[in-house]
Amino acid sequence: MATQSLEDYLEAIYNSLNRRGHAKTNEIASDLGVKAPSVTEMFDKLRKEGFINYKKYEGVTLTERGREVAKDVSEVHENIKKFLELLQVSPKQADKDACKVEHSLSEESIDQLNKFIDFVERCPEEEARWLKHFDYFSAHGELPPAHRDKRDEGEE
Amino acid sequence: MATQSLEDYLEAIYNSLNRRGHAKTNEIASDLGVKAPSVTEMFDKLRKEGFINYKKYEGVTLTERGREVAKDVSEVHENIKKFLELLQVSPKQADKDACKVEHSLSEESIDQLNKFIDFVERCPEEEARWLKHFDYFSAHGELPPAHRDKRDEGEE
DNA sequence: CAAAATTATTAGGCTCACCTAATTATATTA
DNA sequence: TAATATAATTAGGTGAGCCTAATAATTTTG
Repeated sequence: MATQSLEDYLEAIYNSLNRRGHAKTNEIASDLGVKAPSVTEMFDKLRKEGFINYKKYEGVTLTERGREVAKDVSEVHENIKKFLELLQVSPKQADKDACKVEHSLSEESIDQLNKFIDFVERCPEEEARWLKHFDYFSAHGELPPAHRDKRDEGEE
Repeated sequence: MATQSLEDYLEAIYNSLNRRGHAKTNEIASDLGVKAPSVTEMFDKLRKEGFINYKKYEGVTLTERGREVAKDVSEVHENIKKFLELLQVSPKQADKDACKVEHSLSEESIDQLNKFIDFVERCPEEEARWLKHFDYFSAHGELPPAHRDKRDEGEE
């Protein structure tokens, strides 16, 4: 398995390829907040492990294997971000936190989180009501009046 | 701020003190899955930074500062664990994942997660219904029949 | 196309958290 | 209390991922 750091590089390469059409040393360095020599070193590791196509002084592309890992990590990232945003975390902070958390979750937790996001997205009305209650709670520190009444038709 | 690893040690010490009444080198080593010399080294660091009281060949205790950090980390851990368990992740795995995730969240996300858990725990009936829908969805891969009908009194 | 500018790589070092093996201190028991 | 067992520490080393400074390749421009 790719280490946490290698996963970060794969994800950055994946995003760079999508956004810019290429992934060069300096771009990745800047995206990840590290210096160019670190990137060169990691490119070499990623190549050795079969995740990227890398020839010195040329840009990199993902192998099939690399793309799979990157896509997985990226999906996990997106779902963690969505979840944090449901919790009213700002998009910017949610994105940052997702970067770190994405490497820490087990398959089991990832699966359940995926299901959870899927669930939320597939039952908009019901979910929106419940989440609105949470938003109210988050903002006011107490349950919304309608909720406290156990009635749920007049809270809008 | 304490590094991720130092936080792990503080948390382990905190738990050991609570569970066993003391925190010795070998106990912490075994709890954290590392060898004794690593613990000695970290104890020294934690002492230098004012988190623990440590004299060679004696057990350790937490300073006020250390206890605060440990308690915070521990609370975050508990809330992440609770959240994962809401998502039907097994308690064991939820605990493991919480260990890793607990160091990755920003203050903002921690605050919101705390609110979320508080919210869930404070509105049992309403929440239970929604979570039951998720449990059904998680188990069957589709929304429960009552939910699909947009009626919510006959789904039990 | 040569000089300059840019981009990438190599060389050599650093820190962190870990390890094993050897040593020293403490605790137990004959 | 001396011998032994246990527990903790020191000494010395490793690998991962980062750094700066120096060098080499590529690209751009006069």
